[in-house]
Amino acid sequence: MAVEGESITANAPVFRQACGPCALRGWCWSPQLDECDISRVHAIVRRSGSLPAGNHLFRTNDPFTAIHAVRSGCIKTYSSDQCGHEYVHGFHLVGELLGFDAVYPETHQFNAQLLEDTLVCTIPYRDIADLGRQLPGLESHLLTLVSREFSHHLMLARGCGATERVTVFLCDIERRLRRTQLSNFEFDLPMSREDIASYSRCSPETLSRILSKLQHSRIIAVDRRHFRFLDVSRLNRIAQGEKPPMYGRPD
Amino acid sequence: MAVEGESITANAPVFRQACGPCALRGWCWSPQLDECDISRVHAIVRRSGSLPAGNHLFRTNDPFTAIHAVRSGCIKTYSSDQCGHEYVHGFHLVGELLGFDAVYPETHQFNAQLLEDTLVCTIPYRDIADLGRQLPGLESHLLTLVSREFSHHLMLARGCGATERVTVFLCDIERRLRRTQLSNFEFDLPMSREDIASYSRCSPETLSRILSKLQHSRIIAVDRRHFRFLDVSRLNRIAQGEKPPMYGRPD
DNA sequence: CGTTAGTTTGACGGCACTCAAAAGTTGTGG
DNA sequence: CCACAACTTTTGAGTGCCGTCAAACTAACG
Repeated sequence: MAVEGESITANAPVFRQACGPCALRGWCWSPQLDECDISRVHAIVRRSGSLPAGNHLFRTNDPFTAIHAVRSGCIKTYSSDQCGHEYVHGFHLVGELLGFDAVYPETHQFNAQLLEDTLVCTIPYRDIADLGRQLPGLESHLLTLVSREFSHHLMLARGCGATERVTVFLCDIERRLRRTQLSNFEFDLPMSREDIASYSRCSPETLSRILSKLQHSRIIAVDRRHFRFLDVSRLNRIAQGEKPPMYGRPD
Repeated sequence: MAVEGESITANAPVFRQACGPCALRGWCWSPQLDECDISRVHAIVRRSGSLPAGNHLFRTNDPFTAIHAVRSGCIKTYSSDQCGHEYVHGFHLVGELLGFDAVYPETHQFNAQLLEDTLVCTIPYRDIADLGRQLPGLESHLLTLVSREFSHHLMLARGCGATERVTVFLCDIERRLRRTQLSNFEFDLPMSREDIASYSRCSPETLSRILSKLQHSRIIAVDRRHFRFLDVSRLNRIAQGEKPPMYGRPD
Protein backbone atom coordinates (compact mmCIF):
# COMPACT_ATOMS: atom_id res chain seq x y z
CA MET A 1 0.00 0.00 0.00
CA ALA A 2 2.90 2.30 0.33
CA VAL A 3 2.50 3.40 -3.14
CA GLU A 4 3.69 3.52 -6.61
CA GLY A 5 3.30 7.35 -6.50
CA GLU A 6 6.48 7.93 -8.40
CA SER A 7 5.72 11.58 -8.87
CA ILE A 8 3.06 13.63 -7.21
CA THR A 9 2.05 15.33 -10.39
CA ALA A 10 1.52 11.99 -12.03
CA ASN A 11 -1.11 11.21 -9.44
CA ALA A 12 -3.07 14.40 -9.87
CA PRO A 13 -5.35 13.03 -12.60
CA VAL A 14 -6.00 9.95 -10.50
CA PHE A 15 -7.02 12.21 -7.67
CA ARG A 16 -9.37 14.19 -9.83
CA GLN A 17 -11.00 11.10 -11.16
CA ALA A 18 -11.30 9.43 -7.79
CA CYS A 19 -12.40 12.32 -5.64
CA GLY A 20 -14.37 14.55 -7.96
CA PRO A 21 -17.54 12.55 -7.44
CA CYS A 22 -16.54 11.50 -3.95
CA ALA A 23 -17.44 14.62 -1.99
CA LEU A 24 -14.43 14.04 0.22
CA ARG A 25 -12.42 16.72 -1.39
CA GLY A 26 -11.92 19.80 0.71
CA TRP A 27 -14.02 18.42 3.49
CA CYS A 28 -12.86 15.06 4.81
CA TRP A 29 -9.33 16.44 4.84
CA SER A 30 -8.41 19.84 6.01
CA PRO A 31 -9.60 22.79 3.97
CA GLN A 32 -6.13 24.19 4.40
CA LEU A 33 -4.65 21.42 2.29
CA ASP A 34 -4.06 22.59 -1.22
CA GLU A 35 -4.47 20.37 -4.25
CA CYS A 36 -0.85 19.37 -4.18
CA ASP A 37 -1.18 18.20 -0.59
CA ILE A 38 -4.31 16.28 -1.38
CA SER A 39 -2.54 14.58 -4.23
CA ARG A 40 0.11 13.51 -1.79
CA VAL A 41 -2.57 12.10 0.48
CA HIS A 42 -4.12 10.18 -2.34
CA ALA A 43 -0.82 8.70 -3.34
CA ILE A 44 -1.21 6.32 -0.41
CA VAL A 45 -4.97 5.93 -0.28
CA ARG A 46 -6.27 2.58 -1.41
CA ARG A 47 -9.71 2.66 -2.99
CA SER A 48 -11.93 -0.34 -2.46
CA GLY A 49 -14.27 -1.93 -4.94
CA SER A 50 -17.94 -2.12 -4.08
CA LEU A 51 -18.42 -3.93 -0.79
CA PRO A 52 -21.82 -5.60 -0.31
CA ALA A 53 -24.23 -4.55 2.42
CA GLY A 54 -23.97 -6.58 5.60
CA ASN A 55 -20.22 -7.05 5.38
CA HIS A 56 -18.01 -5.89 8.20
CA LEU A 57 -15.20 -3.43 7.58
CA PHE A 58 -13.67 -4.39 10.91
CA ARG A 59 -14.70 -6.08 14.14
CA THR A 60 -14.00 -5.62 17.83
CA ASN A 61 -10.43 -6.62 18.73
CA ASP A 62 -9.21 -6.46 15.15
CA PRO A 63 -5.76 -4.87 15.09
CA PHE A 64 -5.66 -1.22 14.15
CA THR A 65 -4.34 -0.96 10.63
CA ALA A 66 -6.08 1.94 8.93
CA ILE A 67 -8.48 4.86 8.93
CA HIS A 68 -11.39 4.58 6.51
CA ALA A 69 -13.37 7.19 4.60
CA VAL A 70 -16.83 6.49 3.21
CA ARG A 71 -16.89 7.22 -0.52
CA SER A 72 -20.49 6.09 -1.01
CA GLY A 73 -22.97 4.18 1.13
CA CYS A 74 -23.28 4.09 4.90
CA ILE A 75 -21.51 2.29 7.73
CA LYS A 76 -22.71 1.79 11.29
CA THR A 77 -20.38 1.25 14.24
CA TYR A 78 -21.62 -0.74 17.21
CA SER A 79 -20.47 -2.86 20.09
CA SER A 80 -22.12 -5.73 21.90
CA ASP A 81 -22.07 -6.86 25.51
CA GLN A 82 -21.70 -10.41 26.77
CA CYS A 83 -25.49 -10.85 26.61
CA GLY A 84 -25.34 -10.32 22.86
CA HIS A 85 -27.17 -7.02 22.94
CA GLU A 86 -25.99 -4.46 20.38
CA TYR A 87 -25.29 -0.78 21.01
CA VAL A 88 -25.07 1.41 17.91
CA HIS A 89 -22.55 4.20 18.42
CA GLY A 90 -22.77 6.07 15.14
CA PHE A 91 -23.56 6.16 11.45
CA HIS A 92 -20.87 7.19 9.00
CA LEU A 93 -22.17 8.82 5.82
CA VAL A 94 -20.53 9.81 2.56
CA GLY A 95 -17.45 11.88 3.19
CA GLU A 96 -17.01 10.88 6.82
CA LEU A 97 -14.18 9.02 8.49
CA LEU A 98 -14.15 6.07 10.84
CA GLY A 99 -11.63 3.89 12.59
CA PHE A 100 -10.50 6.25 15.33
CA ASP A 101 -11.93 3.90 17.94
CA ALA A 102 -8.68 1.94 17.60
CA VAL A 103 -6.19 4.77 17.96
CA TYR A 104 -5.62 4.21 21.64
CA PRO A 105 -5.44 0.56 22.46
CA GLU A 106 -4.36 -0.22 18.87
CA THR A 107 -7.27 -2.66 18.51
CA HIS A 108 -10.76 -1.77 17.43
CA GLN A 109 -13.30 -1.16 20.16
CA PHE A 110 -16.29 -1.40 17.85
CA ASN A 111 -17.67 -3.37 14.93
CA ALA A 112 -18.24 -1.57 11.63
CA GLN A 113 -20.94 -2.96 9.36
CA LEU A 114 -22.05 -1.75 5.93
CA LEU A 115 -25.72 -0.78 5.77
CA GLU A 116 -25.64 -0.45 1.99
CA ASP A 117 -23.31 -1.47 -0.79
CA THR A 118 -20.43 0.81 0.00
CA LEU A 119 -17.20 2.21 -1.41
CA VAL A 120 -14.47 3.17 1.03
CA CYS A 121 -11.04 4.73 0.91
CA THR A 122 -8.50 3.09 3.19
CA ILE A 123 -5.55 4.99 4.60
CA PRO A 124 -2.98 2.75 6.26
CA TYR A 125 -2.17 4.19 9.64
CA ARG A 126 1.60 4.00 9.37
CA ASP A 127 1.42 6.05 6.23
CA ILE A 128 -0.64 8.65 8.03
CA ALA A 129 2.14 9.04 10.56
CA ASP A 130 4.59 9.52 7.69
CA LEU A 131 2.27 11.98 6.03
CA GLY A 132 1.94 13.88 9.27
CA ARG A 133 5.58 14.78 9.02
CA GLN A 134 5.14 16.04 5.49
CA LEU A 135 1.85 17.86 6.09
CA PRO A 136 2.01 19.66 9.43
CA GLY A 137 -1.72 20.38 9.48
CA LEU A 138 -2.83 16.81 8.95
CA GLU A 139 -2.60 15.34 12.44
CA SER A 140 -4.11 18.39 14.08
CA HIS A 141 -6.95 18.15 11.59
CA LEU A 142 -7.56 14.55 12.57
CA LEU A 143 -7.56 15.75 16.16
CA THR A 144 -10.16 18.30 15.17
CA LEU A 145 -12.41 15.68 13.58
CA VAL A 146 -12.26 13.39 16.60
CA SER A 147 -12.80 16.29 18.98
CA ARG A 148 -15.83 17.46 17.04
CA GLU A 149 -17.39 14.00 17.07
CA PHE A 150 -16.65 13.74 20.78
CA SER A 151 -18.41 17.00 21.62
CA HIS A 152 -21.37 15.96 19.54
CA HIS A 153 -21.74 12.65 21.34
CA LEU A 154 -21.62 14.39 24.71
CA MET A 155 -24.44 16.64 23.58
CA LEU A 156 -26.46 13.64 22.44
CA ALA A 157 -25.90 11.85 25.72
CA ARG A 158 -27.34 14.70 27.74
CA GLY A 159 -30.92 14.27 26.47
CA CYS A 160 -33.11 13.00 29.30
CA GLY A 161 -36.18 11.96 27.35
CA ALA A 162 -36.40 9.57 24.44
CA THR A 163 -38.18 12.21 22.35
CA GLU A 164 -35.27 14.60 22.88
CA ARG A 165 -32.69 12.03 21.85
CA VAL A 166 -34.62 10.94 18.76
CA THR A 167 -35.07 14.52 17.57
CA VAL A 168 -31.37 15.19 18.18
CA PHE A 169 -30.64 12.27 15.89
CA LEU A 170 -33.07 13.54 13.26
CA CYS A 171 -31.66 17.07 13.29
CA ASP A 172 -28.14 15.74 13.03
CA ILE A 173 -28.79 13.30 10.21
CA GLU A 174 -30.73 15.94 8.31
CA ARG A 175 -27.86 18.39 8.52
CA ARG A 176 -25.32 15.81 7.43
CA LEU A 177 -27.37 14.42 4.56
CA ARG A 178 -28.13 17.88 3.26
CA ARG A 179 -24.40 18.32 2.70
CA THR A 180 -24.17 15.62 0.07
CA GLN A 181 -27.67 15.07 -1.29
CA LEU A 182 -29.27 17.43 -3.71
CA SER A 183 -32.77 17.22 -2.25
CA ASN A 184 -33.53 19.55 0.61
CA PHE A 185 -35.43 18.29 3.64
CA GLU A 186 -36.24 14.96 1.99
CA PHE A 187 -34.07 11.88 2.32
CA ASP A 188 -33.97 8.10 2.30
CA LEU A 189 -32.26 6.98 5.47
CA PRO A 190 -30.13 3.87 5.08
CA MET A 191 -30.66 2.50 8.58
CA SER A 192 -33.45 0.41 10.10
CA ARG A 193 -35.77 1.45 12.93
CA GLU A 194 -33.92 -0.94 15.21
CA ASP A 195 -30.59 0.77 14.47
CA ILE A 196 -32.04 4.23 15.06
CA ALA A 197 -33.64 3.05 18.30
CA SER A 198 -30.39 1.54 19.54
CA TYR A 199 -28.49 4.72 18.67
CA SER A 200 -31.13 6.84 20.41
CA ARG A 201 -31.11 4.50 23.40
CA CYS A 202 -34.76 3.49 23.32
CA SER A 203 -36.76 0.47 22.20
CA PRO A 204 -37.98 0.20 18.59
CA GLU A 205 -41.55 0.46 19.90
CA THR A 206 -40.84 3.73 21.67
CA LEU A 207 -39.11 5.07 18.56
CA SER A 208 -42.13 4.16 16.45
CA ARG A 209 -44.48 5.96 18.82
CA ILE A 210 -42.28 9.07 18.81
CA LEU A 211 -42.10 9.14 15.00
CA SER A 212 -45.89 8.74 14.85
CA LYS A 213 -46.37 11.66 17.22
CA LEU A 214 -43.95 13.86 15.26
CA GLN A 215 -45.83 12.97 12.10
CA HIS A 216 -49.23 13.77 13.59
CA SER A 217 -47.78 17.11 14.72
CA ARG A 218 -46.83 17.81 11.08
CA ILE A 219 -43.15 18.15 12.02
CA ILE A 220 -41.94 15.31 9.84
CA ALA A 221 -43.53 12.96 7.32
CA VAL A 222 -42.35 9.37 7.37
CA ASP A 223 -42.97 6.63 4.89
CA ARG A 224 -40.93 3.55 5.49
CA ARG A 225 -37.34 4.82 5.33
CA HIS A 226 -38.23 7.99 3.45
CA PHE A 227 -38.20 11.07 5.69
CA ARG A 228 -39.49 14.54 4.85
CA PHE A 229 -38.59 17.30 7.30
CA LEU A 230 -41.54 19.70 7.37
CA ASP A 231 -40.56 21.95 10.28
CA VAL A 232 -36.85 21.82 10.99
CA SER A 233 -36.82 24.79 13.34
CA ARG A 234 -39.51 23.21 15.52
CA LEU A 235 -37.59 19.93 15.43
CA ASN A 236 -34.50 21.75 16.63
CA ARG A 237 -36.39 23.34 19.47
CA ILE A 238 -37.67 19.96 20.63
CA ALA A 239 -34.15 18.55 20.33
CA GLN A 240 -32.86 21.32 22.57
CA GLY A 241 -35.34 20.52 25.29
CA GLU A 242 -38.47 22.53 24.57
CA LYS A 243 -40.78 21.04 27.08
CA PRO A 244 -44.26 20.14 25.81
CA PRO A 245 -44.10 19.46 22.08
CA MET A 246 -47.89 19.77 21.93
CA TYR A 247 -48.36 16.19 20.95
CA GLY A 248 -51.76 14.73 20.33
CA ARG A 249 -53.01 17.80 18.54
CA PRO A 250 -56.43 16.88 17.10
CA ASP A 251 -56.72 16.92 13.34
CA MET B 1 22.45 24.48 16.21
CA ALA B 2 24.56 24.28 19.29
CA VAL B 3 22.78 27.20 20.91
CA GLU B 4 19.46 25.42 20.87
CA GLY B 5 20.92 22.31 22.40
CA GLU B 6 22.41 24.29 25.24
CA SER B 7 19.16 25.98 26.10
CA ILE B 8 17.42 22.64 26.31
CA THR B 9 19.95 21.33 28.77
CA ALA B 10 19.54 24.47 30.79
CA ASN B 11 15.86 23.76 31.24
CA ALA B 12 16.33 20.28 32.56
CA PRO B 13 16.61 21.29 36.24
CA VAL B 14 13.45 23.35 35.91
CA PHE B 15 11.70 20.32 34.57
CA ARG B 16 12.86 18.12 37.40
CA GLN B 17 11.74 20.60 40.00
CA ALA B 18 8.37 21.20 38.43
CA CYS B 19 7.35 17.70 37.44
CA GLY B 20 8.98 15.47 39.97
CA PRO B 21 6.09 15.86 42.41
CA CYS B 22 3.56 16.45 39.64
CA ALA B 23 2.87 12.87 38.54
CA LEU B 24 2.55 14.13 34.99
CA ARG B 25 5.93 12.92 33.98
CA GLY B 26 5.93 9.96 31.67
CA TRP B 27 2.18 9.73 31.70
CA CYS B 28 0.42 12.87 30.63
CA TRP B 29 2.82 13.14 27.73
CA SER B 30 3.85 10.25 25.60
CA PRO B 31 5.99 7.57 27.20
CA GLN B 32 8.06 7.69 24.03
CA LEU B 33 9.24 11.20 24.80
CA ASP B 34 12.68 11.13 26.35
CA GLU B 35 13.80 13.52 29.05
CA CYS B 36 15.21 15.93 26.49
CA ASP B 37 11.85 16.11 24.71
CA ILE B 38 10.02 16.68 27.95
CA SER B 39 12.37 19.52 28.79
CA ARG B 40 11.44 21.09 25.50
CA VAL B 41 7.78 20.74 26.37
CA HIS B 42 8.28 22.37 29.72
CA ALA B 43 10.12 25.29 28.24
CA ILE B 44 6.72 26.62 27.17
CA VAL B 45 4.50 25.30 29.93
CA ARG B 46 3.23 27.95 32.32
CA ARG B 47 2.63 26.76 35.85
CA SER B 48 -0.21 28.39 37.76
CA GLY B 49 -0.29 29.33 41.38
CA SER B 50 -2.94 27.80 43.61
CA LEU B 51 -6.39 28.53 42.21
CA PRO B 52 -9.23 28.49 44.77
CA ALA B 53 -12.09 26.00 44.61
CA GLY B 54 -15.16 27.26 42.79
CA ASN B 55 -13.22 29.28 40.23
CA HIS B 56 -13.66 28.59 36.55
CA LEU B 57 -10.68 27.70 34.40
CA PHE B 58 -12.72 28.54 31.31
CA ARG B 59 -16.37 28.93 30.34
CA THR B 60 -18.52 28.07 27.36
CA ASN B 61 -17.74 30.27 24.34
CA ASP B 62 -14.38 31.36 25.70
CA PRO B 63 -11.84 31.41 22.87
CA PHE B 64 -9.58 28.40 22.67
CA THR B 65 -6.17 29.41 23.89
CA ALA B 66 -4.63 26.48 25.68
CA ILE B 67 -4.66 22.89 26.87
CA HIS B 68 -4.50 22.42 30.64
CA ALA B 69 -3.04 19.68 32.82
CA VAL B 70 -4.15 19.14 36.41
CA ARG B 71 -1.12 19.25 38.70
CA SER B 72 -3.13 18.85 41.90
CA GLY B 73 -6.81 19.08 42.77
CA CYS B 74 -9.80 18.23 40.61
CA ILE B 75 -11.72 19.99 37.83
CA LYS B 76 -15.20 19.20 36.53
CA THR B 77 -16.37 20.03 33.02
CA TYR B 78 -20.05 20.69 32.41
CA SER B 79 -22.47 22.46 30.13
CA SER B 80 -25.88 23.93 30.78
CA ASP B 81 -28.97 24.26 28.66
CA GLN B 82 -31.20 27.31 28.31
CA CYS B 83 -33.25 26.16 31.31
CA GLY B 84 -30.17 26.50 33.49
CA HIS B 85 -29.83 22.79 34.12
CA GLU B 86 -26.26 21.53 34.37
CA TYR B 87 -24.81 18.43 32.71
CA VAL B 88 -21.49 17.20 34.10
CA HIS B 89 -19.36 15.66 31.36
CA GLY B 90 -16.28 14.61 33.26
CA PHE B 91 -13.94 14.94 36.20
CA HIS B 92 -10.27 15.66 35.57
CA LEU B 93 -7.93 14.32 38.23
CA VAL B 94 -4.24 14.80 38.92
CA GLY B 95 -2.19 14.12 35.82
CA GLU B 96 -5.08 14.43 33.37
CA LEU B 97 -5.60 16.93 30.56
CA LEU B 98 -8.58 19.08 29.62
CA GLY B 99 -9.43 21.71 27.07
CA PHE B 100 -9.87 19.52 24.00
CA ASP B 101 -13.54 20.49 23.86
CA ALA B 102 -12.40 23.64 22.06
CA VAL B 103 -10.17 22.11 19.40
CA TYR B 104 -12.85 22.09 16.74
CA PRO B 105 -14.87 25.27 16.84
CA GLU B 106 -11.97 27.13 18.48
CA THR B 107 -14.26 28.14 21.35
CA HIS B 108 -14.91 26.10 24.46
CA GLN B 109 -18.03 23.93 24.46
CA PHE B 110 -17.99 23.38 28.20
CA ASN B 111 -17.38 25.13 31.50
CA ALA B 112 -14.49 23.98 33.67
CA GLN B 113 -14.83 24.54 37.40
CA LEU B 114 -12.37 23.70 40.17
CA LEU B 115 -13.78 21.34 42.80
CA GLU B 116 -10.80 21.87 45.09
CA ASP B 117 -7.95 24.32 45.35
CA THR B 118 -6.06 23.34 42.25
CA LEU B 119 -2.72 23.73 40.48
CA VAL B 120 -2.67 23.50 36.71
CA CYS B 121 -0.12 23.57 33.94
CA THR B 122 -1.14 25.61 30.92
CA ILE B 123 0.18 24.88 27.44
CA PRO B 124 -0.66 27.62 24.93
CA TYR B 125 -2.14 26.00 21.86
CA ARG B 126 -0.04 27.81 19.27
CA ASP B 127 3.05 26.55 21.01
CA ILE B 128 1.70 23.04 20.84
CA ALA B 129 1.44 23.36 17.08
CA ASP B 130 5.05 24.52 17.00
CA LEU B 131 6.10 21.72 19.27
CA GLY B 132 4.28 19.23 17.07
CA ARG B 133 6.75 20.02 14.31
CA GLN B 134 9.70 19.41 16.60
CA LEU B 135 8.29 16.33 18.30
CA PRO B 136 6.64 14.10 15.71
CA GLY B 137 4.95 11.90 18.29
CA LEU B 138 3.25 14.70 20.17
CA GLU B 139 0.16 15.37 18.11
CA SER B 140 -0.56 11.72 17.56
CA HIS B 141 -0.27 11.27 21.30
CA LEU B 142 -2.84 13.99 21.88
CA LEU B 143 -5.02 12.17 19.35
CA THR B 144 -4.54 9.03 21.40
CA LEU B 145 -5.61 10.76 24.61
CA VAL B 146 -8.77 12.22 23.06
CA SER B 147 -9.61 8.95 21.36
CA ARG B 148 -9.25 7.07 24.62
CA GLU B 149 -11.55 9.45 26.45
CA PHE B 150 -14.03 9.22 23.59
CA SER B 151 -14.20 5.43 23.69
CA HIS B 152 -14.65 5.52 27.43
CA HIS B 153 -17.57 7.92 27.22
CA LEU B 154 -19.26 5.76 24.62
CA MET B 155 -18.97 2.81 26.96
CA LEU B 156 -20.46 4.85 29.79
CA ALA B 157 -23.33 6.01 27.62
CA ARG B 158 -24.40 2.47 26.77
CA GLY B 159 -25.53 1.60 30.32
CA CYS B 160 -29.30 1.30 30.37
CA GLY B 161 -29.92 1.28 34.10
CA ALA B 162 -28.93 3.91 36.63
CA THR B 163 -27.22 1.26 38.77
CA GLU B 164 -25.06 0.25 35.81
CA ARG B 165 -24.01 3.82 35.09
CA VAL B 166 -23.20 4.62 38.72
CA THR B 167 -21.07 1.50 39.12
CA VAL B 168 -19.27 2.31 35.86
CA PHE B 169 -18.42 5.68 37.38
CA LEU B 170 -17.24 4.08 40.61
CA CYS B 171 -15.03 1.53 38.86
CA ASP B 172 -13.54 4.23 36.68
CA ILE B 173 -12.83 6.69 39.46
CA GLU B 174 -11.35 3.94 41.60
CA ARG B 175 -8.95 2.92 38.85
CA ARG B 176 -7.89 6.48 38.18
CA LEU B 177 -7.43 7.46 41.82
CA ARG B 178 -5.42 4.35 42.54
CA ARG B 179 -2.83 5.63 40.05
CA THR B 180 -1.91 8.65 42.10
CA GLN B 181 -3.01 7.94 45.66
CA LEU B 182 -1.10 5.67 47.95
CA SER B 183 -4.10 4.12 49.64
CA ASN B 184 -5.66 1.15 47.91
CA PHE B 185 -9.43 0.86 47.65
CA GLU B 186 -10.04 3.83 49.96
CA PHE B 187 -10.42 7.40 48.74
CA ASP B 188 -11.95 10.78 49.42
CA LEU B 189 -13.83 11.83 46.32
CA PRO B 190 -13.69 15.53 45.58
CA MET B 191 -17.13 15.83 43.99
CA SER B 192 -20.60 16.21 45.48
CA ARG B 193 -23.48 13.76 45.18
CA GLU B 194 -25.17 16.16 42.81
CA ASP B 195 -22.15 16.18 40.49
CA ILE B 196 -21.92 12.38 40.51
CA ALA B 197 -25.64 12.10 39.83
CA SER B 198 -25.44 14.53 36.93
CA TYR B 199 -22.47 12.69 35.47
CA SER B 200 -24.26 9.36 35.87
CA ARG B 201 -27.43 10.84 34.39
CA CYS B 202 -29.73 10.21 37.32
CA SER B 203 -31.25 12.27 40.14
CA PRO B 204 -29.37 12.76 43.43
CA GLU B 205 -32.11 10.79 45.16
CA THR B 206 -31.68 7.81 42.86
CA LEU B 207 -27.90 7.98 43.32
CA SER B 208 -28.34 7.97 47.07
CA ARG B 209 -30.58 4.91 46.92
CA ILE B 210 -28.10 3.06 44.70
CA LEU B 211 -25.17 3.85 47.02
CA SER B 212 -27.23 2.67 49.98
CA LYS B 213 -28.02 -0.60 48.26
CA LEU B 214 -24.37 -1.14 47.30
CA GLN B 215 -23.42 -0.50 50.90
CA HIS B 216 -26.00 -2.94 52.29
CA SER B 217 -24.65 -5.51 49.84
CA ARG B 218 -21.16 -4.99 51.36
CA ILE B 219 -19.74 -3.95 47.96
CA ILE B 220 -18.70 -0.47 49.05
CA ALA B 221 -18.67 1.47 52.30
CA VAL B 222 -19.61 5.12 52.10
CA ASP B 223 -19.29 7.82 54.69
CA ARG B 224 -19.95 11.27 53.39
CA ARG B 225 -17.34 11.66 50.59
CA HIS B 226 -15.12 8.88 51.85
CA PHE B 227 -15.45 5.68 49.80
CA ARG B 228 -14.07 2.25 50.60
CA PHE B 229 -14.22 -0.33 47.82
CA LEU B 230 -14.83 -3.68 49.47
CA ASP B 231 -15.51 -5.88 46.44
CA VAL B 232 -14.11 -4.35 43.25
CA SER B 233 -14.59 -7.47 41.13
CA ARG B 234 -18.27 -7.61 42.03
CA LEU B 235 -18.58 -3.90 41.30
CA ASN B 236 -17.05 -4.48 37.88
CA ARG B 237 -19.48 -7.26 37.13
CA ILE B 238 -22.43 -5.03 37.99
CA ALA B 239 -20.94 -2.26 35.86
CA GLN B 240 -20.75 -4.64 32.93
CA GLY B 241 -24.41 -5.51 33.15
CA GLU B 242 -24.69 -8.47 35.49
CA LYS B 243 -28.40 -8.65 35.90
CA PRO B 244 -29.58 -9.19 39.46
CA PRO B 245 -27.07 -7.59 41.83
CA MET B 246 -28.81 -9.40 44.70
CA TYR B 247 -29.85 -6.22 46.36
CA GLY B 248 -31.92 -6.19 49.51
CA ARG B 249 -29.99 -9.07 50.98
CA PRO B 250 -31.15 -9.33 54.61
CA ASP B 251 -28.56 -8.66 57.26
C1' DC C 1 -27.90 26.01 70.08
C1' DG C 2 -29.98 27.60 65.83
C1' DT C 3 -29.26 27.94 61.02
C1' DT C 4 -28.04 26.26 56.73
C1' DA C 5 -26.70 23.23 53.15
C1' DG C 6 -26.15 18.59 51.78
C1' DT C 7 -27.74 14.00 51.96
C1' DT C 8 -30.95 10.26 52.90
C1' DT C 9 -35.45 8.16 53.03
C1' DG C 10 -40.40 7.68 51.81
C1' DA C 11 -44.64 8.19 48.77
C1' DC C 12 -46.51 8.86 44.42
C1' DG C 13 -46.84 9.26 39.44
C1' DG C 14 -45.26 9.13 34.65
C1' DC C 15 -42.38 7.63 31.01
C1' DA C 16 -40.56 3.94 28.73
C1' DC C 17 -39.63 -1.10 28.51
C1' DT C 18 -41.68 -5.69 27.92
C1' DC C 19 -44.93 -8.71 26.18
C1' DA C 20 -48.24 -9.53 22.70
C1' DA C 21 -50.61 -9.11 18.46
C1' DA C 22 -52.02 -6.75 14.33
C1' DA C 23 -50.77 -4.50 10.05
C1' DG C 24 -47.77 -3.63 6.37
C1' DT C 25 -43.69 -4.93 3.34
C1' DT C 26 -40.43 -7.82 0.92
C1' DG C 27 -39.12 -12.01 -1.20
C1' DT C 28 -39.99 -16.49 -3.23
C1' DG C 29 -42.22 -19.90 -5.86
C1' DG C 30 -46.18 -21.68 -8.09
C1' DC D 1 -50.28 -12.35 -10.98
C1' DC D 2 -51.26 -14.39 -6.80
C1' DA D 3 -50.28 -16.97 -2.51
C1' DC D 4 -47.63 -17.65 1.20
C1' DA D 5 -43.90 -16.97 4.36
C1' DA D 6 -40.57 -14.19 6.80
C1' DC D 7 -39.55 -9.93 8.35
C1' DT D 8 -40.19 -5.09 9.77
C1' DT D 9 -42.98 -1.76 11.70
C1' DT D 10 -46.90 -0.18 14.25
C1' DT D 11 -50.28 -0.33 17.89
C1' DG D 12 -52.14 -1.80 22.43
C1' DA D 13 -52.00 -3.28 27.45
C1' DG D 14 -49.52 -3.96 31.75
C1' DT D 15 -45.55 -3.29 34.71
C1' DG D 16 -41.37 -1.39 36.74
C1' DC D 17 -37.78 1.88 37.14
C1' DC D 18 -36.78 6.34 38.17
C1' DG D 19 -37.94 11.36 38.55
C1' DT D 20 -40.49 14.60 41.38
C1' DC D 21 -42.19 16.27 45.64
C1' DA D 22 -41.87 16.27 50.53
C1' DA D 23 -39.93 15.42 54.99
C1' DA D 24 -36.46 13.69 58.22
C1' DC D 25 -31.77 13.41 59.25
C1' DT D 26 -26.79 14.70 59.55
C1' DA D 27 -22.78 17.50 59.54
C1' DA D 28 -20.68 22.16 59.60
C1' DC D 29 -20.67 26.92 60.93
C1' DG D 30 -21.38 31.07 63.58
